[in-house]
Amino acid sequence: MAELLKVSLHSPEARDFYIQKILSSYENALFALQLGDSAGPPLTPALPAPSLPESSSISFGRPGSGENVISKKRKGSPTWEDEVRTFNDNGLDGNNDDGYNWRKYGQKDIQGAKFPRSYYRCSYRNAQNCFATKQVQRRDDDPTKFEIAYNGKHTCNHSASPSPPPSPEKYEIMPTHHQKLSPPSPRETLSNLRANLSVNTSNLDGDSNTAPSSFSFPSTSSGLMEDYHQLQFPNFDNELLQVYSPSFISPVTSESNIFSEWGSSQSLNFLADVDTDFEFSSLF
DNA sequence: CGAATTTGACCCCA
DNA sequence: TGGGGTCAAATTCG
Repeated sequence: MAELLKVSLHSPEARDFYIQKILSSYENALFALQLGDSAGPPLTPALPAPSLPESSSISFGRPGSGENVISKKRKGSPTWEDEVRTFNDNGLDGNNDDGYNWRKYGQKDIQGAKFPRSYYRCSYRNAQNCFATKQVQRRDDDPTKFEIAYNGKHTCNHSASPSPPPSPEKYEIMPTHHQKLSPPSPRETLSNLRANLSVNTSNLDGDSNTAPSSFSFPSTSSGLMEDYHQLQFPNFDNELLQVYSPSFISPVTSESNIFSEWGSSQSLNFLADVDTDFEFSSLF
């Protein structure tokens, strides 16, 4: 659709048509994500690491999650908590930091997964016999998200950044009145876009002419997402697409993490290694 | 130069 | 036997 949109920019009707198609496909994707989250076995709602910015429960294929086909468990290995969560990396929100210091001790390519799984243990494992570990893996279907599995409880008292848990409001459904927010002036927005927007296609796999498979959006510092977006595509001769679509930021996404970007984080190095995904940023 | 990460080897078990 | 988790030497980082 993006490709079609590209060749139809001259025609306002066709342009609007394809924009609507793109937006509706996003809505469908978001809806599917929500269905996926609510389906499946009930996972423990209690979250031991409350400072994580997000909390949709998704299975890792860990034993006990009961939803993944590939489920192998070593006999003597510790039991992974059922609670496995997806969370995005929100650069403005301070990244993947969950309040503990982790030290990476391994990385493995996992069969059937596009991205490797990273293994972390508590930095104070030796100093304080803290045997908490976690696994971090990028999702195949939404590379802007991570799935994190925690194992063991922290016995150390060196929790790194005692960042308070995020306010729930931040991740709630956007009230409709936000749709009434007046958009920024076109000139201002344009200059901001030129200054800040970036699209990295340098490491795209395969056909770089195909439409991007994923976008990431940073959230605003205020945590509010306005429904006014200006998207600049890299090969559109800098022609600016103004998309005003309340439905685009559908309330379906209580996971505002859909709109995220890679940020500085514990896993940034890992991310940089596998930075083959289309990256798209936008101001709000 | 110590700490953290990378990465291939190793181990265990289904 | 091979996948996944861990180890540890080599390398990089700060």
